[in-house]
Formats: sequence, C-alpha cells, structure tokens
Amino acid sequence: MPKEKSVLIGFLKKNKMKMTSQRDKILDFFLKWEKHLSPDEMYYELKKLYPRIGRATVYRTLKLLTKANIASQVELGDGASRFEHKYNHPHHYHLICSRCGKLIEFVSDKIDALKKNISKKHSFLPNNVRFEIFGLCKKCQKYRN
Amino acid sequence: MPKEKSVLIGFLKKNKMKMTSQRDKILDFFLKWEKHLSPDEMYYELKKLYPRIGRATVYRTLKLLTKANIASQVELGDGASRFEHKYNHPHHYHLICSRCGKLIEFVSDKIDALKKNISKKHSFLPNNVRFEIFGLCKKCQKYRN
DNA sequence: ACTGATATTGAGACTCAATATCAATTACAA
DNA sequence: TTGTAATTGATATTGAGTCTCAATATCAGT
Repeated sequence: MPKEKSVLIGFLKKNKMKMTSQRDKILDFFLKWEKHLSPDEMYYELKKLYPRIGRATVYRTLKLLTKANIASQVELGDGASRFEHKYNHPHHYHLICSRCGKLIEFVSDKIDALKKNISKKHSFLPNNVRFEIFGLCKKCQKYRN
Repeated sequence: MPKEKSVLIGFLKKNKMKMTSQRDKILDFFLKWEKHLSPDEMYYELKKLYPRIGRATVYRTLKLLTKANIASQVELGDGASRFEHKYNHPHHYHLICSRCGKLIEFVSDKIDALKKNISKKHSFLPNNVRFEIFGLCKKCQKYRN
C-alpha cells in the first residue's frame, strides 16, 4: 500500500469521512500518472477504466487530495488547473514553455527568503507563493514561433 | 488628451487599424478606473453608460490595449483575468489577500535577477515572470478566517 | 467631401472548466 | 445486521471567454 493511501485514510478518519472505491481508484490513477493532468483530462482517462465514474467525483476527490497534502494544484496559464504530487516531493517552482508546454521544475530557497522579506515589509502574513517563468525551452528556441 | 490615447492612436496607425468611438470609450473608462477590473465587470459598467456596446468588443479592446502596452493582464487567482494600467507604471508584483482581496504592489529587482539566473541554468529563454504572494493583509490577520 | 476597400462591431451561439442539485447508493460504527 | 450520515453521479447551471457573420464605421486616396 503506498504511503499516500495511508495518509488519505488517516485524513478521512480524522474528518469523519469515508473511504470509497472511487477515492481509491482516483488516488491510484493520480499516483501512477507521472505528469500534470487537468481534472477533466483525468476524468476522461478514468472514464475509460471505470465508465460509471462521475466528473464531480473526480473534481471533489482532487480537492480532497489537496487538503490531505497528497496533491497540489498548479496554474499553468492555460485555462485549466492541474494537479501534481505533493507528498514527499520538495516544494518547487516551474519554468513553462509557452510553445510546447514543457515544464521544468526547480527549487530555490531565495524565493522563500524573498517571500518572507517582502511580506514582513508590508505586514503581510504570507501563505503560499506563485512563481512561474514563462518563455521558450531549449528545443523551442530553434523555431521562429 | 491623455498620453495613452496618443499611444493607442500611434499603435493603431502602425498596424493599419482604425480608431473607433468604442475604443475611445473603453480606453477612457479603463484610465478613469483606479483598480483592477475583470473584462466582464468592465463590460457591465460600460453597458450602463453605452447600452449598445458588445461584450466581445470589450474583450477585444482590452487585448488591444495590452498589445499597445497601455494595459497589462494579471491573474489574481480567482477565475477571472484582470487588467491594470501599464503605461508609465513601473513593473511590479502583488501581495494578494485571500480574505478581502486587497492588493499590495511591490517592486523587486531581485526577482528579475532570479529570473535570469534560473533561466540560464536551464537553457531557458525567459519571457515574463509571475510572482504573487497569497496570504492575509494586516487587517485580515485579526480575524480567525 | 466622396467613395470604396477594409477594419470593426455586436447579438447571440458556443466552448470549456468547474460547481450545484438531489435522489439513489454506499460505508461503517455500534 | 442495521441505521444513518457521507458519498456518488446524472444532469443542469454557472461563468469566463471566444467565434461567427451580417451590418456598420473608418479613413486613405482622390
């Protein structure tokens, strides 16, 4: 059993919520999938495997996983939100290629320092930071557009 | 005549586009309005003044103003995009209060340095950066939620 | 000032992501 | 095993934003 599943079960217990086969399947799928899927994409993939699954359940479960610290939501600048693994993954930021959509992850303690400094200066209590660099990845720089 | 209007007229000429009464009105409204409005909010406000104006025209004109460097688009994390003045405004970033929506602007050359360093390290050709800190402003820290 | 080529407008249909509703179903503590 | 509270999922709805296309307005060249 993956650790994330224990985490989920613990979280559910703590909140008087129930483990269901749908939640199990969605978590499973989420963990197997390497890259960032939007909820709708996940819904269509899951629908292939389990035709009776509902869109709302997928959305709800992804929110749930986010609350349980198993997933985290990222905005990549296209219309949809996306989810990535969070449990045991270091907090990171993204370089986003505007041409091919490629994501490069990086970590930076400078960003965290910046967050603290700037917030302090403005009596602001920071929660989370968004830092994304949009541009062209190595491959896409070769093309005009 | 505000400078932004000359800028717009120049931009239109350069691109064989035409000045219209709608564009004039939308620019006017945009300049008068202090804070960040979403296109739809602008549309409804403008509709009060000029009932025959179309939603698509507002959206199109805001894009146009962005291309002409008069406006710039920001994402505040709610569903809608928002536009702020850009002409003669220094490039800045935002602290965003999750509770009341308050915006605090700040400038930071460190962010630009970071952008360059990190991009170089990953052979990435950067275009623009998004940096936002979400949290609670001074007032909202007093409340539980 | 007129005119014609061309850019623009706007009503409404449409797309797409996401949320709300609510009757039927399921999980699980006792 | 059972009662009840949480959950599901089909469907409707919302909301932001785009597309279409016939009608209209602008403006460069005369």
